[in-house]
Amino acid sequence: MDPLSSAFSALADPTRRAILARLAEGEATVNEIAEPFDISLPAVSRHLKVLESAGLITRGRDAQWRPCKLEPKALKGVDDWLSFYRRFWDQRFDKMDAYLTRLQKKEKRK
Amino acid sequence: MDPLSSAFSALADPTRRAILARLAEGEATVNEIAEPFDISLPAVSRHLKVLESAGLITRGRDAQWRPCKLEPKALKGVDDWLSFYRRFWDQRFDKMDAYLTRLQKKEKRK
DNA sequence: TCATTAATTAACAAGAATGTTAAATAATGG
DNA sequence: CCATTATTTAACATTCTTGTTAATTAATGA
Repeated sequence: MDPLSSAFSALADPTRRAILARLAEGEATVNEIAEPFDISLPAVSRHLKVLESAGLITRGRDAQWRPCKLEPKALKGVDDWLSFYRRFWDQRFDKMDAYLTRLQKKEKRK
Repeated sequence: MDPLSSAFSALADPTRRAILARLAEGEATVNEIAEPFDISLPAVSRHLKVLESAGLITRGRDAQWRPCKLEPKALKGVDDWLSFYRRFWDQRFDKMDAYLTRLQKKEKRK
């Protein structure tokens, strides 16, 4: 699957978004991550796997623990995709658009 | 499903993202939207339904045509969710963060 | 070595997503 | 009214997702 699709797919699950929110506060082990949820540990483990294959987290090793870490690059990818559409709701980008169009026309006239 | 989840879920499909890209250029009917894809019309119709329930598009009626229109609000919702994580890749936001923390401490000292 | 703790994998079930073709509905216009 | 065009719904098959419990692997340390 392409990186963008797997990122969006991973973010579509509220549990996984909650996990990312937790990791925004700092690294955490699987058990720490699982603690607030009402699902089994294997289920959490699989959510982490999904997040990892989407590039949204990485996992290290510290004795028997597997500390998870937020990996912002994938989120940046989502943001980059989104940036194309920003002009549709953000007036500042609309103005930027108009400015660039004017500039382009000026360029053409030369 | 919560709005954010259905938006992410809708965006996870490349065909649907391509449809949004097409609609960024302007309204289009179902047949116009379907034209570049190698899937059946009913399949496209269902992609549109998914985009519509996610709030990413709206559909009107013009005789037997159903013009589809990009609806940026849902994308703005995604952007808002993302904004919390922006500090992790965007230094400008990191500095903004530090600035706000300093400001808060200053406030506390009063 | 063996008990303990941490985490993953296996095997399975249930439900959702996506595609297909065929049939149905909507709107138009001769 | 009926043919035509645009689109959706129905019925079905296939694959993906997500959860469960039970078993397995990994690392530590008495």
